[in-house]
Amino acid sequence: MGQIKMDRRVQRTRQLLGAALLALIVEKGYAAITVQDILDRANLGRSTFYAHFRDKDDLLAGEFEHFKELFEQFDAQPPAEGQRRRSGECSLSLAFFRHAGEQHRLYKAMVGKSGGETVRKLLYQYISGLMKSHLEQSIPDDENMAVPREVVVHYFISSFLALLTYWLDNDMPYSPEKMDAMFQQLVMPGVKAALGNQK
Amino acid sequence: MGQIKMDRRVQRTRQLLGAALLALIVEKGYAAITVQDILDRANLGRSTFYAHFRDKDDLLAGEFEHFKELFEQFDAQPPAEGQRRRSGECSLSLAFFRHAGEQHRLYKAMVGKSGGETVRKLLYQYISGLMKSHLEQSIPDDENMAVPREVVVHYFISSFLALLTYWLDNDMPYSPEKMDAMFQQLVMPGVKAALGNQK
Amino acid sequence: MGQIKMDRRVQRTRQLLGAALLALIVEKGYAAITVQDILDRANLGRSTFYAHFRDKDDLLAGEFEHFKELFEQFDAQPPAEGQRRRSGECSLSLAFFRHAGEQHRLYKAMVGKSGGETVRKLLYQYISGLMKSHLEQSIPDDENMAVPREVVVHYFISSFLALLTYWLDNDMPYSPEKMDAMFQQLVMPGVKAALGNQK
Amino acid sequence: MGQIKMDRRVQRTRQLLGAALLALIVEKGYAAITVQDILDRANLGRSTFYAHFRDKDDLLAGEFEHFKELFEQFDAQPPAEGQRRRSGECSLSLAFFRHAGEQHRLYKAMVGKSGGETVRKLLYQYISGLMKSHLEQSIPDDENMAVPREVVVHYFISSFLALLTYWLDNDMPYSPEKMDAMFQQLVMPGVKAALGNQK
DNA sequence: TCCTAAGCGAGACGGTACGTCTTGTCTTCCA
DNA sequence: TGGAAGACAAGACGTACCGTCTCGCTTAGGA
Repeated sequence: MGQIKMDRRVQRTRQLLGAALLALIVEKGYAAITVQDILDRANLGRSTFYAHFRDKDDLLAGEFEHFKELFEQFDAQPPAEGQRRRSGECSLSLAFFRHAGEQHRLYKAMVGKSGGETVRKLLYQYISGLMKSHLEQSIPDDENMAVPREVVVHYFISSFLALLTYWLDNDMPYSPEKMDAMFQQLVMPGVKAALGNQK
Repeated sequence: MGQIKMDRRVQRTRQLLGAALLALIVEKGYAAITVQDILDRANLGRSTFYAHFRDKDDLLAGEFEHFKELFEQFDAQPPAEGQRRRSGECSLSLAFFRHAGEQHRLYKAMVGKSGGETVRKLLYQYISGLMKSHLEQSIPDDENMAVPREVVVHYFISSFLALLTYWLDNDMPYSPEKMDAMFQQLVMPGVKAALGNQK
Repeated sequence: MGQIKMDRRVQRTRQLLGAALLALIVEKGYAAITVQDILDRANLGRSTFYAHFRDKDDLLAGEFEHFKELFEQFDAQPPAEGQRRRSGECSLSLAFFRHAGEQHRLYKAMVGKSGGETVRKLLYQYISGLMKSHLEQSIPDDENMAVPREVVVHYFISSFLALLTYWLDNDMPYSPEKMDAMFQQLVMPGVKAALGNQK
Repeated sequence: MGQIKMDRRVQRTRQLLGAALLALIVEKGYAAITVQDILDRANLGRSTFYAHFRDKDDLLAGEFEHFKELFEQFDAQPPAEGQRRRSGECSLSLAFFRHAGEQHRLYKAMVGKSGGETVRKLLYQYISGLMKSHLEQSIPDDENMAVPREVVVHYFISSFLALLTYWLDNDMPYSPEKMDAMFQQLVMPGVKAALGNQK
């Protein structure tokens, strides 16, 4: 419930548009896509598009919601045998690497080079949101910290995205676990040092 | 010498175009700028623009060359009293933070939010180039390293840019030295750990 | 029927463009007209023009079709009392002079000085076409004729256009009937002589 | 005398430009030629062109003067054996056909299809001028004439140009004498009739 | 013979028009 | 009568020419 009841056609139209967008991102990258490209692919008329979405970015944001759902489903799954979930932010990054590995076509299209800034911003915000509650507990916003919490968070997410992007753009040469291990190894010492070293 | 002789007017025109671009980036962000905007600002004719640059991005790249020169001049200066240059990559990041502090209008325009992806890519490549020779000596490309050198380099540069961008987008709330210190504190422990821990 | 169904707006747009073109031809001559001029006059957007016509000449050709229809309607009308239609090519030239007299604004715009070569070529072809079937019957293509049929036809049409153009460019100082009489008087003796005098 | 003394280079430059224009007219038709084409062909700089001529049409007009001189020389020559010059306008048209036959490359380029309206207008005016004195004597401008003198003259010249153009555009399938004979046969009866038949 | 005014090559420049492209709105048609 | 189709306005794009101009170099012809 809570969902407004919606014409089946509307569902279908939105789905067609979304699918067309994703297919085209894979083919030629987000920036190069025009609304007309999407329309041609989805076999729809111009006004139809604007009846549902403000512009290309709005459609993308819609797809991103979709992507979030996928991720949440994935994150909720009990990890496969021998891949016991650890707790803490570690698991968040690992979950992302694993999800990216499973849905690599989607991720490459959206997070890789072809995805462009827009997606990266959305993803940044999403991860930011996911981390927020967790961090607010585990990192006290001590004004006397060597590195302000805000900076640490920005650094942490940016570093994660840097590694994720690198991995996808290079056709995932390592396992998700290996990537996560490298990420932890590179980032955590500094984060711990920063949080530990009071001014 | 080695420079092709060039009409004084050409110099003037290019300089006018560059100045107009930078001013406009500051005002409304790179993406929103029109070639005509630049022309109006620089008081030049349409064809003149295309006689010198292929498009807006080409002009930007030209300005970036200019920016490199500025940085190189800056980097060559003997550091002010009490700011003794340390050696190694440390000094590179500090030099950048300091230069960004001095030329913050330029940096905000080009590296900050308004600059867009294009500049960030150019800057990435530039730093990449600067680090290359240095790193090839100091980091052995040992296949048995816990984290491949390529990954470390990508991580290092991305982290630096993340902090630089954060600093500029938030109106430089700390001194360049403080920023560099935070950067070192966050990044170096991980890098050292990664290079040290053989597989 | 037989016509492709078409948005009323399309009709309107094409009509506006055509009207604007004709008005401008009258005002400043075909050559001096800019696509933008037409747009301003018709109050339409640039892309709209190119959605309908390849370029200025295409629009002109379109108007010419229109003109043909007008002429055909006119030619089909029973001649007014006391203006009995004679048969043969005589009537064709007279019909043109009369039509030009009635639609002199249109003719002046298209056939007169301001119309330029393009229209003259189209008109030549049109008349050529109209005469073809008629001539193929009445003039045997005798290889032994003093003047080859092809030459006679070219001469006939060119002379007619010369008189028509003269008449229009000088603000029609004579009646259509007088013009046609002069045309007949000048051209027919030679044509008859040429066709009669075998080599 | 009367001529301002002129640097030999000036002569050379003008001659180069004229030659380039004619060559290009033959190659691609007058309309398609750009000033730059002429410059490239003549190996001259842009400013040089505009130092001598206002525009392309001005250069053409210059060449046309040249052409007039050629024609006058030709016309003054005693006709070859067995081609006795007759008197009156007959000889004028024959002289043109012969000259066109001798200089057919030049004529095809300038008078034929590729020449365009500009040349045709110049030629019309030139012939008009040549005929003027002759006609003012031989045709009395009798207001009671069946066809006004002005109309006859326009008709006469237009017809001549029509045949000349036809001949050139069809690669001169007949001898100049044959063309002139056809022209006389077609035009003269009508002209005589028109001048004879009083209203 | 030298000097100087000019012709000239090179090409930058401001302008203007072109035909293409994309966007977001708005109107018409049809089911 | 509400959604699909697509015509439309707006306006930027990059290209092509035009005619003006500025700059030095070269060179012819009068001193």
